Amino acid sequence: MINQSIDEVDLRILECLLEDAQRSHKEIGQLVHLTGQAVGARVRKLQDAGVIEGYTLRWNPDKIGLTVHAFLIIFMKSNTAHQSFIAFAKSREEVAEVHRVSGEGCYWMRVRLRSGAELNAFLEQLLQHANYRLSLSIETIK
Amino acid sequence: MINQSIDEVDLRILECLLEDAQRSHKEIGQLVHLTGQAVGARVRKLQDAGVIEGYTLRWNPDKIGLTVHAFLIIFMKSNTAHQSFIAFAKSREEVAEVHRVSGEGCYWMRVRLRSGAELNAFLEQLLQHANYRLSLSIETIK
DNA sequence: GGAATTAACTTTCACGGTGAAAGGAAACGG
DNA sequence: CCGTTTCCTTTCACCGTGAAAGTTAATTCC
Repeated sequence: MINQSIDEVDLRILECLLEDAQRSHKEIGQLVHLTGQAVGARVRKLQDAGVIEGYTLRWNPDKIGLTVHAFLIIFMKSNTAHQSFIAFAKSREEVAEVHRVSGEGCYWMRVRLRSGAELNAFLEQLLQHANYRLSLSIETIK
Repeated sequence: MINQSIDEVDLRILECLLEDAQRSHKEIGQLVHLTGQAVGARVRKLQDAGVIEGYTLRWNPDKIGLTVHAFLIIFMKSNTAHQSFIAFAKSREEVAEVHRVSGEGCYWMRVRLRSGAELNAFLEQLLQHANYRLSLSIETIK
């Protein structure tokens, strides 16, 4: 069992860090009634267990000019195209996220771009590997 | 112009922190040829500008039992249902992300759940507000 | 029952990252 | 040529952090 060693205190620490990963262990400790050092030990345990994979930023791509935010459902043109599509997706930094999915299409993908022109150019290249259905994000609700 | 005050050094710092937000300013400074304090000042500037919104974790929901990862395309049943759907989506902690989109459907949404049974229960409640098309993530490619 | 063991916590301590403050260099404008 | 602004470095004091050692409680074994 994977969860055997993860209790509710660990979960509260996790939630706390998800909200703000810069909170000090001491501050978190006050919420869960532990010393900062004990919190530190639990955080290390969560890292070792692979629950916490790393630390990163919540940020706003819009503010550096990445104003286009698109979701793509990908359909393969042939059974042999998977590898080339995956290689393409991994190599392009516009591609923020890719998942193999069941249901609608074969893959689901998120991209961020600077403009409609860039989107157009990107889609043209994507077409060499796969067909797609495009949704543009108009507003982030949550 | 928003970008006027953001230069390539800022972008390198941003990339650096996106990879690992725990890197010290001193360490980043060595990469961009600045002192740790100068890096700190730029990071603060990025925060004030709203580029950096906060600090959070990269983590693995799988490891705490959230094994079901689904994407949903949402279709409204009527023009008046939007508010109730948005309220529903915001209130449910299973819902990790929601966007208003153009193209296929009205909204796009990501949920994480513990099991097929939970997914079933969730979808039943969702149906009170909207129709949907479901894709399950089988594997994270990127 | 009592001794040994283990797990998880607290206390203490030294190191180093951080932000504030002050000083310096380069660019700009009258 | 001088004042101003901007961005940097240096210095310094504070505090968060992890390591180590000590404490407590629960478990196990004879």
